[in-house]
Amino acid sequence: MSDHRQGPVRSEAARIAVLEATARLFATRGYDHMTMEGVAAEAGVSKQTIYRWWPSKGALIADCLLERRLLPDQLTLPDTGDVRADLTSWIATIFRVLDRAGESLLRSLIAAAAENVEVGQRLHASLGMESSLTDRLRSAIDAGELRADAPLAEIGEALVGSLILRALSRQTVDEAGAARFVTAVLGASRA
Amino acid sequence: MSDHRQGPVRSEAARIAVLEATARLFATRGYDHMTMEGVAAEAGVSKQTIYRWWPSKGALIADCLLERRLLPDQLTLPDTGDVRADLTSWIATIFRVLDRAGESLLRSLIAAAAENVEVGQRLHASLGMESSLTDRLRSAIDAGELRADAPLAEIGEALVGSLILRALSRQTVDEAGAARFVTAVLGASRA
Amino acid sequence: MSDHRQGPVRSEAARIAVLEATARLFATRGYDHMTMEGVAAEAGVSKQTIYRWWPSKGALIADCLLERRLLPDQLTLPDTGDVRADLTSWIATIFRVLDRAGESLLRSLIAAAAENVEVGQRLHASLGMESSLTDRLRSAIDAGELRADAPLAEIGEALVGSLILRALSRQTVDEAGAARFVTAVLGASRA
Amino acid sequence: MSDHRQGPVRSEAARIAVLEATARLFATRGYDHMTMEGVAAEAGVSKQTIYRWWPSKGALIADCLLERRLLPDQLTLPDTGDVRADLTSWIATIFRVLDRAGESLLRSLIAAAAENVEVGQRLHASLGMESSLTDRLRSAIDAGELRADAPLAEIGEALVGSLILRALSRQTVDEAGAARFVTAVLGASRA
DNA sequence: TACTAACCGAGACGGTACGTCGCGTCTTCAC
DNA sequence: GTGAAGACGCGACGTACCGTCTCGGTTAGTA
Repeated sequence: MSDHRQGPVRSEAARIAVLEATARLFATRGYDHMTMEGVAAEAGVSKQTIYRWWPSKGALIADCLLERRLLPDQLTLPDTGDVRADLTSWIATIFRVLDRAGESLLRSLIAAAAENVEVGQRLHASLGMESSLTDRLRSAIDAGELRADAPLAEIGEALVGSLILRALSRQTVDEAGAARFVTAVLGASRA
Repeated sequence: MSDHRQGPVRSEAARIAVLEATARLFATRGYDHMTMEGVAAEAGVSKQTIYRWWPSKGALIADCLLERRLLPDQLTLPDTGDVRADLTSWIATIFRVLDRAGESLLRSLIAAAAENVEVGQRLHASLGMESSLTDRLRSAIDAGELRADAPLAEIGEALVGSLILRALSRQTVDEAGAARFVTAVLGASRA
Repeated sequence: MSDHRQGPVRSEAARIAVLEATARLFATRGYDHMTMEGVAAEAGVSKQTIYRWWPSKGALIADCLLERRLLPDQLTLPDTGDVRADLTSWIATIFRVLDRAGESLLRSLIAAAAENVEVGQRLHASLGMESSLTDRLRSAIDAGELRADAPLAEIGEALVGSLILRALSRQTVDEAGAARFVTAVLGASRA
Repeated sequence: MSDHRQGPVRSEAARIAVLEATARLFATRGYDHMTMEGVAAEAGVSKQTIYRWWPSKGALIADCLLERRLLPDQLTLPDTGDVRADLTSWIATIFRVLDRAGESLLRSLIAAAAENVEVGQRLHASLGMESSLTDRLRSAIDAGELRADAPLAEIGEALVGSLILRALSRQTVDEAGAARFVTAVLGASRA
């Protein structure tokens, strides 16, 4: 009748400790100076326990991303009724929060995404590409701010892509720069 | 009496061998499975010779980028008089050439850029952000295809950024997709 | 009222399975490539069941030795009435049976004995040092083959010791070699 | 003309440090609680440097044995003109020096020999089986203490074998015991 | 009949050590 | 003064077993 496994169950405490240690070390050291041994030590867990549940460093990051442990809550896209202002402040906030000078969290995420499929996809989702960003744009259409036939997906990718490109070439984006992006990309779609 | 250095000068043969080996291994193994020891062996050169002239793996890649050893010639932006067609085919070509299934050259470049300043900046330039792309857009203004006040830099970043975002999330871009990007981003600037 | 334990008793099936698995793995892999986890798996038993009843790998081996599961029956010392012939053929048989080229059972036993007290003592007994060998020598005295004051214990140790030394230095002992040992050691005690 | 390799030469300092650390740890911890990492740390050397020159723990021990770093000098077989006394005191000394109660150096050597060919052979040699012991016996023949046809090799193996057997079964050998061995084994060969 | 302790399998856990890889520095010899 | 060769100290990798532990299920005895 029952198909439950027998034996001890996965330790939730260990799982949490690992994810927290990962988030902490990722934020402080960056993707490629974060080591599995470091995570194990920081989490007070044996290396084997990590490898038992996560096949690689990338999977660990992806999991943190999935559980919203890497990106602060401030990064949620606001909805004040003014798309342009909302997108502008969102972009500026992302940069302010994630892209410190030397070791940038955003750049670390990009590095992780570049070498791990799962992270790539989770990052895509986490930046709102799969819901919140297009949702926001759609609500702008409903509000009559954008034309009904505006290419939402492309607009979203253009905005987030610009962001990532800037992070890669070590250029910051301030409020004014963000506004320029938004204007350039949204221009054609104004109602 | 003389202030000339004495002894042999830098071996051009070694320099070429290293850059070629780097390009070869970068293309086959990707950025982070490419090792300095591997390059030395492949180039038939000692490790010391590499470290004497390049401070890091990133610098090696950046140098290859500078000497146009990593990106094939096909990637130059065409100028047929039709901006939209030119940009579309350029984007599609980049994807066709750089983004093979498993080990993508584009993704490797992104990884390298993410962890090395120099590569980040060289990549930015190599993708045309510093001249050919904006040049092409400017010539489109001259030809009356785009409005005189079109935000060239932002348009360029949006296009290239979209590309990179797609590479990171493992989605391909075909001719049609490229066209959608171009339309979305250029829309506002049509003359 | 009662001081009987309650609950099920020790599973004889598990006990047998463990000892058989131990003997099998000890013979095939040798002492130090035999693992507790391997024994548990081979026996279809949980690790805990092993550790519940045996404190260590050594104890497991010692127990196998005690139950005569490691050494084949052929190794019993014959008694044909001719001590020299009996001892000679016994030694030769031990070597023929226990000391195959690469992974020698005899050498594995020595390794086990070297790092575990109990095994050391069980091995000592199993090789006849505590009864059958001295018994045989004593019966040779009774038969008038040896002098009444022959130092039985020393003779036994000399014979078995020679054997072990040969096993350690990877030299085989054939019938002729065995005969030489017996002659050398028994020589002084001929009646 | 020259067939010399070029490049740096093996560091003698590292070699010595490793052998000394090995001898030290072998003596204090015993064969199987001596770890490669421990040796590396104790020697102030990287693990890789050990593995570059020695394939295994056994090889390390064998090398120490070869360089006479494990067995103290006191163990050389004396030659006072009285074979029986010499052998007796030699055996007693070996036991006094090598076979402390808990962790016996002799037993560790046996364990090492049991699982490593090279150690087995080096140990055989180090205990004098290949020269000093048979030399001593031969000189006893010359001195007329033993019969000319005494089986030297067998006598040697019987003595050393008895020793090893005693070490394995955790029985000590004092002066009197040693004397009994010598008498038993040499008895037949008295001139 | 129900309770309850001791058994059993499975296997997760914190550890220690393994043997390997690549780093960036260094030393040696040849040109 | 370069360059090839490659040894060195170092740090991390991913794996193998250790011995302990926690599970759910099963099996005797009481009570």
